[in-house]
Amino acid sequence: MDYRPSEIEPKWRTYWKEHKTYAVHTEHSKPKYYVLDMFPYPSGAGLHVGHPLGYIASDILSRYKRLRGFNVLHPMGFDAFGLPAEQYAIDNGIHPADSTRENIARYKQQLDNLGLSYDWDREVQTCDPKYYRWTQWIFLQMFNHWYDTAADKARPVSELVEYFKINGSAGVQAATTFEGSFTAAEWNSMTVREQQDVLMNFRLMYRKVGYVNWCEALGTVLANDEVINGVSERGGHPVEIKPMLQWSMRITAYADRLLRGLDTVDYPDGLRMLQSNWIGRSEGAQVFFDLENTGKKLEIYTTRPDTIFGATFMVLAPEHDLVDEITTEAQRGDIKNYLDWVKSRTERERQIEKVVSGAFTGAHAIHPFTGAKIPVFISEYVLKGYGTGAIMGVPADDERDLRFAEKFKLPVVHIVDKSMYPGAGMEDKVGKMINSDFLNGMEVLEAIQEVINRLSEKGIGKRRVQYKLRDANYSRQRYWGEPFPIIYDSEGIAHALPENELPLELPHTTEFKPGGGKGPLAQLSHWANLPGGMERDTDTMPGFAGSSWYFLRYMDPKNDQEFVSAEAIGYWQDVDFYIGGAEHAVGHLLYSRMWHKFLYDKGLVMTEEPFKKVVNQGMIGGKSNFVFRANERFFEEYLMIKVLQPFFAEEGPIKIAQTDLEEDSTYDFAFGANDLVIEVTSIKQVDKIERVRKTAAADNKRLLLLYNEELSDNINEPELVAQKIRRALNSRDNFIATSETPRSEQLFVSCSLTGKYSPDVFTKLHVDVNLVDNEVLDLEKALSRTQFRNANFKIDKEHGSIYLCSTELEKMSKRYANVVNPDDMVALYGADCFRMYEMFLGPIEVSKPWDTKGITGVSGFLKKFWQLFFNGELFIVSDDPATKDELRVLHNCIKKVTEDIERFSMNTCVSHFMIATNDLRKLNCSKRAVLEPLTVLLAPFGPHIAEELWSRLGHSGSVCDATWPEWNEDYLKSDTKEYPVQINGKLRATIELPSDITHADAEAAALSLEQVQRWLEGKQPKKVVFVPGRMINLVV
RNA sequence: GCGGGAAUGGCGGAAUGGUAGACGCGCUGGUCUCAAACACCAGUGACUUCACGGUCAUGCGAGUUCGAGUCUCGCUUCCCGCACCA
Repeated sequence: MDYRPSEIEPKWRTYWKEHKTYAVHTEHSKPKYYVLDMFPYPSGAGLHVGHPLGYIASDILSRYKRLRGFNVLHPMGFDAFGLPAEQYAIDNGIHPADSTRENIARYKQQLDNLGLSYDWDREVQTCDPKYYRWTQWIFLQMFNHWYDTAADKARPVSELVEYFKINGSAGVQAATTFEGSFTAAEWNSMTVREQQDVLMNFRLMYRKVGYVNWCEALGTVLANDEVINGVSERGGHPVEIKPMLQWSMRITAYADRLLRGLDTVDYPDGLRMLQSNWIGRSEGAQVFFDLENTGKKLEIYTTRPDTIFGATFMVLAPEHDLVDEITTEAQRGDIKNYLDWVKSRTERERQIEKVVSGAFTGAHAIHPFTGAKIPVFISEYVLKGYGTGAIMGVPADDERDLRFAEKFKLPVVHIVDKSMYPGAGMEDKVGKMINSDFLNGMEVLEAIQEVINRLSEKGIGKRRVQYKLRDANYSRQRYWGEPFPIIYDSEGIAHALPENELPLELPHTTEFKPGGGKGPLAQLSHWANLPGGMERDTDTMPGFAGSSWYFLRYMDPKNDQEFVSAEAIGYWQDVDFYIGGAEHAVGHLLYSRMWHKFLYDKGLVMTEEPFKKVVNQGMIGGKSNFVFRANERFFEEYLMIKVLQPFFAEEGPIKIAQTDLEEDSTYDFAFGANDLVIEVTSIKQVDKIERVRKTAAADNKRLLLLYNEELSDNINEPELVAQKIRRALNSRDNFIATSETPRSEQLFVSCSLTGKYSPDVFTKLHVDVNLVDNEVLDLEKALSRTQFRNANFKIDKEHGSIYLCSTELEKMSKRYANVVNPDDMVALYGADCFRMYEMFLGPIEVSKPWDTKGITGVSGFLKKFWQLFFNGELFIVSDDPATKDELRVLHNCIKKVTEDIERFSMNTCVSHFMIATNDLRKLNCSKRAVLEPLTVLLAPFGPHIAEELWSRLGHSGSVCDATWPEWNEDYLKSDTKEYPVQINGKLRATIELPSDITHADAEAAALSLEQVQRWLEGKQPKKVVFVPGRMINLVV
């Protein structure tokens, strides 16, 4: 029988569902393997062929691991809270819960269509209260913990309180935003409110006034990674910096562990680098400068303390706390003007036009070693958020400082002699110190150590490690997210809801617009205001909250006592293989690593890192197709080129008017030896037609009107127009125009013909790629689309009367009409074929374009593979023993496929299947001994066809429970080998030799070859390189 | 500007330092067919030669090696991150 995927595939999908083939349970007798796809956000657009790339690859790996005896966890779920659904609700009035539910249903149906082996009983959705109950719970755990930098782990806040009672703040080593100190007595005499304010600065989830990315258009605060080039990632709206009281996640406490952990995991180099840069560790020194006449100290951070003798000015960030205090009366005007200017600049302007700007505060700092007075400036090139928000300006050793010094005419003191290091840049840490007192003569690296020692001795500075990483903003003024399980009392103190009140469910509303800097929840006063003057937090958690721990929930998704049971986490441990797009490199992957480390500190998970191995899949680009719409001007050119040429000879030269839009007195064409003139125009240009008609009458000319629309209707028969012109020439009529109403509204010209016309007579438009096959537009299908209503097509007759489109590679997107839906591919070729073709396109990690036409190759392969089992309707698999050749084909395939899956090279696996199938066809092999192992081998790639053939081979269970075949090297050897014979490394001959030939015999055999002798020209080779099983090289 | 990655036929892509271009698409020719589609067979890097064959070919230029797409150095182009991080 024929291979009919549309019949066998639904059958097996039903079988899997009914038999719960993919249900996973804790089985201690088997080793575990956890394969995870990055959490999809179920967008309204559904899946296109780019999305399943990773899902298919991970599915193949899962099925393979299962066949190799692993207990494989391969779950799927949805990151279901988020902005798009809420934006959709604002725009269309559909509640996010409803649109999300629909989108998820569509996603699941599309995923199932691909035969993916998910255990749907483990599905999680972040917007499900049963799930976000535990997101809230983890939030509260973080709220109730602080980070002890001495122990290098999170500890309960209650322990910190005990410590404060006895010791005050002395000796506490913590990741904290608290500044200052207190004694035990001071602590004990503080009010509750004061104590809570202190503690808030230690919590891992804490509230602070932060400078946040405020987006007016979206009405919300955005995380750093949601802001691209100063505008919002979604929508591209402008973003400004604004102070706001927000929840913050103290990820900086884990900066060092997040950095060090990267050495223990198997991530792509690019990803590792990205995270490492994002964390941005730098070593340097914190230095205090006295401020003249104020008794105040200015704290700066520098990675180059060695250059301190080159410091000729100081610069504060415009938002620095000291700015107001230290500005002198004389400079107050300047500073105010500058601050106003800075405020007026959007984040985007700041990033794009980097102008050197600043203002003098009038204050001076005192150099700690020389006692010199150093002027203090403010400038936007110093950022409030990094280091201490203040720097020492060393123009001799820093480009930005130099530009600033030049602008403000500040002195430059050279402190590093780089003459020994030609080619070294200004900021390279090499050279000998000069003009630097006790540092003179030292190498830079040595000087850095020395100056830090001196600063420490004087008590005005110390070594400090600084991170670029910022604490993550954790509040969103939005509706569609997890509500905070926090209530505030009348004093504004934050209290955690008791655990038994979780989940705090998101209240229902129909009003989703944010307002006044507050989210929609703030408007639900019945919900937000509690008896006794207590108020709820009305913000919601950010998108990364739910996705930072979902992979743990899959281990134990139904547990209503714990976020995950100790038993489940003990067995499943962590994710062995994680695949997804590189866009999550610094957001999701960093946040979930941090949450995992926190849970690890609590003893709730077993490993410090959540993901052992991460693979980034490449993007699949779209191939856009274009059609060429003819503009008005096209028809004149067309008439000239295709119709009027023959009339030249007969009727004398044809005068062609210039552009006739303005000139009433000229026509498009006029004949030299005939009083006929021709005007080409759209039938819609009634005024113009009337005008030309009058002009012709006045000129005593006979007028032939040709409408663009009528030319368009007959575009593929120019002779008809020629006949019309001929009749007009011979007639006596003064005015000739068609009386019929042309149907055409627009004309499209085949790409292959556009070269004959001026490029500007066409408009290039996207056309749905689903109407195009191999660049040829399906005219019948196209005419049924509104884009081509009443359209005519000028077809290419030379290439078979077809309409050709041009192509370009673009992102796959609805906007470019180049989206290919996997459902359509499955309907046409089957899921197995689609899966294998996705893999066949190329390496998973590489971005590549989708091209549907190549899929026939895979389709052909599956048909051929099927035909190994069938002759017509007859199942022809025999139990005859396999021949040596057949076994070699089989075992070679087992070896290659096994090795290639292990190194995640799925594209070459598909090639190996094709090679094996082609070889077996040539050998006419239909033997069970060969086909049965091959079926198992194929099962991870084409699960439906494998199930069908497996059952035809007489097995009752699923092929998923078969055993992966092992290869035997003995079968791979052949008796002879065709050796290449090289002379000086160039191939000159080949020779068939026994595989186990000795060097001497091989050399003799090679030398005996006629071609070799000809190349040697009688000389003896100087040296003979012989690589057994590889090649022979004669060096002359 | 900084950091990372990539570059191989018309296209997607193969190649533990060892016969470059596997496999597939496309294209050309053939068989089948009234015809087309499907299917099957053969060919397909460029140049050159009647042919045998030869020459040149993995972005460019050097180097290491008996031998380089692969290793080293320099350059070009493209893609992706980051971007006043002190």
